[in-house]
Amino acid sequence: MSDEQPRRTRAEQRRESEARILAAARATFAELGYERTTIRNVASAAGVNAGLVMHYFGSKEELFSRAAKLPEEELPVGHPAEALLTSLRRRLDDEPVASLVVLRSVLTHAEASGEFRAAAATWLDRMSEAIPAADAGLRAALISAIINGVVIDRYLLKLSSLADAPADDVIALLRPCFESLAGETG
Amino acid sequence: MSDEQPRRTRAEQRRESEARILAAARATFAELGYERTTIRNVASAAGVNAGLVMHYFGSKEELFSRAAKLPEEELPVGHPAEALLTSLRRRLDDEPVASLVVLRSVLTHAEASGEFRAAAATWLDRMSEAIPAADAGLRAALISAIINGVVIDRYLLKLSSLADAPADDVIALLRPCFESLAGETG
DNA sequence: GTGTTCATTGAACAACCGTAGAACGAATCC
DNA sequence: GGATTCGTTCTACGGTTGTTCAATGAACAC
Repeated sequence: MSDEQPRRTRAEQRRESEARILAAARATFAELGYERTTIRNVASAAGVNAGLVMHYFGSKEELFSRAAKLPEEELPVGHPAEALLTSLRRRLDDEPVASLVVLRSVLTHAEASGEFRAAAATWLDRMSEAIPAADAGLRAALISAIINGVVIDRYLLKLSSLADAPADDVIALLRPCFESLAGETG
Repeated sequence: MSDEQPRRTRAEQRRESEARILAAARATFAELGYERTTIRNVASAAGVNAGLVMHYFGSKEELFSRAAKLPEEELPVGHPAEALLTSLRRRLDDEPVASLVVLRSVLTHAEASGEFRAAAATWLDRMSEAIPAADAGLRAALISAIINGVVIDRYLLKLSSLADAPADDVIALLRPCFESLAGETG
C-alpha cells in the first residue's frame, strides 16, 4: 500500500490539477455549451475549488479558449472525394470531444463562432483548390455543411436514425454526394 | 392628423402588446439563442416593461415555447427528390425566423431540442415512406442533416461562401445529392 | 358619475454568476 | 532548522438573472 511514495511534488500537483480541470471543462462545455457551463460546475467536476480554475486560467473566456483548441486536422491527400470520406470517417469514428465543444457553443458564443470560422476557412481553402470547377468555393462550402449537419444530428442532437447507424453505412450513402460535389463525375 | 380616433380599446392594446412582445422574443431568441436572451432584453425591444412579459407569458420557458412554435410545414407531393428541393428552396428563400429560433437554441436548450426532435420525427416519417429503399430511414435522416447543415452555415454562422451564394446555385448543386439519397437513380 | 377591471409600471427579492483577494498548509529552498 | 514559495480553499463583492407584487391610471360597466 505504502510502497510507492506519493510523489506529490508541486510541479506534478499543478500539472495534474490543470489537466483535470481542462478535461472537466472540455466535457462540460461539450455537454452544456458555453453559457450553461459555470466555473463552479467545472471546478466541482474536476474536484477542485472554483478559485483554482480562475487562478490557473484567468477567466471563463480563457478557459474556453484552451478547452476549444482544435487539434490540427491533417487533410488526407488523394482524390478529393476519397480524401473527404476518410476525413468524415475519422470524425464519425472518434466522436471527437474537442470538436463537440466548439460545435455545441458555436451558435450562441461569439468566440466559438470565431474559432469555428477560422478553422473552417483554412479547411475550405485547401478543399477548394482540390476541386476542379469554377464554383469550387461553393462546392467546398456545401461539403463542409453536409459534414457539420451529419455530425450535429448524430452526436449533439442524437437523432436516432443517424445516431444508431454504423459509420460505414453513412459513408456509403454519402459517397455519391461527395463525388458529385467534388466534381469527379462531371 | 387627428382624424382617426386612437382606437385604444383595452382588448386591442392587449393584443398589440402581446404581439409586439412575441415578435421581439422571436427576433431576440433567433439572434442570441435561449440562454443569452433575457426577459428585460425582449421587453425593451418590444418597448414594454419586463414585468409585463412575465404577466402575459408566465415564464421565460413559456415565452420561448410560444416563440418557437414552428409553422406546420406542408410537404410538397411528387417525386421525393423534387419535393425536397422545393422544400429546401422555401427555407432558403424565406430565411424563416421561426425556424432560426429553434435552430439557434437547439444545441444548448433542452426544450428547443425536444421541439426540434418532434418536428424532425414527423418529417422523417413522412419522408421515409416516400423513399423506396430498405434503409429509407437513414437516407431521410441524411437528407435532413444536409438541409440543417446548409441552413445553419448559411443563416446562423453566415459562412461567406454559402451566405452569398444565390439559392438557385445551392439547389442546383444539391440536386444530385438528393436524387442519390432519395433513391431515384438506382 | 361612480365603482370596477385590467394593462402597465416600478421597485424589490433571492439566487446565481464571474471574479478578486485574503488566509492556510504543505512542498521547497538555503 | 527557519523562511519562503505556491497549490489550494474560503469568503465576499458587484452585477445580472428570472420572478413577484403592490401601485397607478386609463378603459370599462352600469
